[in-house]
Amino acid sequence: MKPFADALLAWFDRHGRHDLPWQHPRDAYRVWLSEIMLQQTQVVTVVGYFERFVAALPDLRALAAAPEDQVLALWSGLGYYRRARFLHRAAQLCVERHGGELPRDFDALAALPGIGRSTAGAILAQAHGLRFSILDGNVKRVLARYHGIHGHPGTSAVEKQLWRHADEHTPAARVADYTQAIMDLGATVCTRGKPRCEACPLAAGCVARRDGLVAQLPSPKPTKATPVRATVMLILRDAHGRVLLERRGPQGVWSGLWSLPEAADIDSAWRDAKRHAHIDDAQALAPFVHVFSHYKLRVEPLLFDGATAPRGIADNPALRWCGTGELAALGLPAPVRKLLQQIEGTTA
DNA sequence: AAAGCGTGGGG
DNA sequence: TCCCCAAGCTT
Repeated sequence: MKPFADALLAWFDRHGRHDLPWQHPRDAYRVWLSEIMLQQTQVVTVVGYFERFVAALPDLRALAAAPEDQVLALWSGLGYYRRARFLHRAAQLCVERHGGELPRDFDALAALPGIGRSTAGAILAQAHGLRFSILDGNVKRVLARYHGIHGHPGTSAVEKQLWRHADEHTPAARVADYTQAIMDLGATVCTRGKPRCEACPLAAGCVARRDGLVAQLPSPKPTKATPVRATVMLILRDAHGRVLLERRGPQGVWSGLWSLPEAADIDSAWRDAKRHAHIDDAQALAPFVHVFSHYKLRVEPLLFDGATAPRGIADNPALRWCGTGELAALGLPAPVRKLLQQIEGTTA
C-alpha cells in the first residue's frame, strides 16, 4: 500500500505532462539526453535544444560518431558545457563497452561520465520501468515540504534523509509514470514560489502545509557574494571579415568551446594582438558584464580590424580564423556569440 | 564537504 | 536593477 504514490499517480493521469518531446518515443537515448539537458535547467529552455539535438543526432551511435565541435555547437547557449562533453564521451564508452546501448545495470550506468545516482535512476525508471528512485530539485522540494525537513538539501545529511524518503515512496508498479509525476508536481504545483497547495494531491499529509512552513522549505542555500573578474576579449578581424577564435582548455569555465582570445588588460591585449597578426588600429567596444552562477565577468571587447598574416596558426590547433558562416557549426559561449553577431556587418 | 560549472527568466 | 534560481555531477 502506497498512499503517496497512489495519490500522485491519480493526479498525474489528469494533470501531469504527457506531451514532452522525450516522452514520444520514451527510449533510453532520448530519456538520457533529456535528463542531462534538464540538469539545473528548466523544461521551457530545454525543449528547443532537445529537438535540434535529436534531429541532428537521432541515436547513441550517431552521437558517439559525431565530432565534438558538432556536439558543443548543438549545446551552445545551454550552459554547463561539461555535460555535453560527458554525454559525448559516455556515448563512445557505450559503443566500446556496451554494444552501442546504454547499460540497464544501475552500477554500469552510474559509472558513465555525467550520470549520477538520480540520472541513472531516472533512465532506468522511465525508459525501462525498473524500480529506481530519483532525487532531483523537484523531488527534493516536494519531499522537504511533505516531511517537514529543514536544512539545505545540498548538505549530505539532509540529502541522505531525502533519498530515504524518495526510495520509500517509489512504487513497484508504474514507476515510469510515478517518476514523471513527482517531477511534474514539483514543476507545476509544488513550486518554489507561490505553490498551489489547494491543487496538490498530497496536501492532506504534508507537514509543511500543516505547520505553515511551506514558504520556509526547502531551506535556501546560504548566499555568498559573487566576485567580479575582468577580462579583455580580442576580436581580431581580417579583410575577409574572418575572426580569430581560440579553443578553451579542458578545465574551467566554457571548457572545450571556441571563444575569443583574452588578455588581462589593454596593454597585454595589444602585445598579444601583435603576436597573432599585423595590427595597427583598435576600437574599444562597449564593455558588458556577464553573470555566472558563482562570479561575474566584466568584459572589455577590443576590435582589431584589418588583421593580416597571423603567425604560428598553422601549427596551433587551438587557433582558427572563422568566417561568420562557420560560427553556427561551433560551440561558442553565449556572450561571445552575441558579441560576434553584433559586430557582424560593421566594417573596418 | 564544498566549490566549480551557464544561462535566461521571474519576482 | 538585482537576486535567486531550474530535472546535478565531478573533484
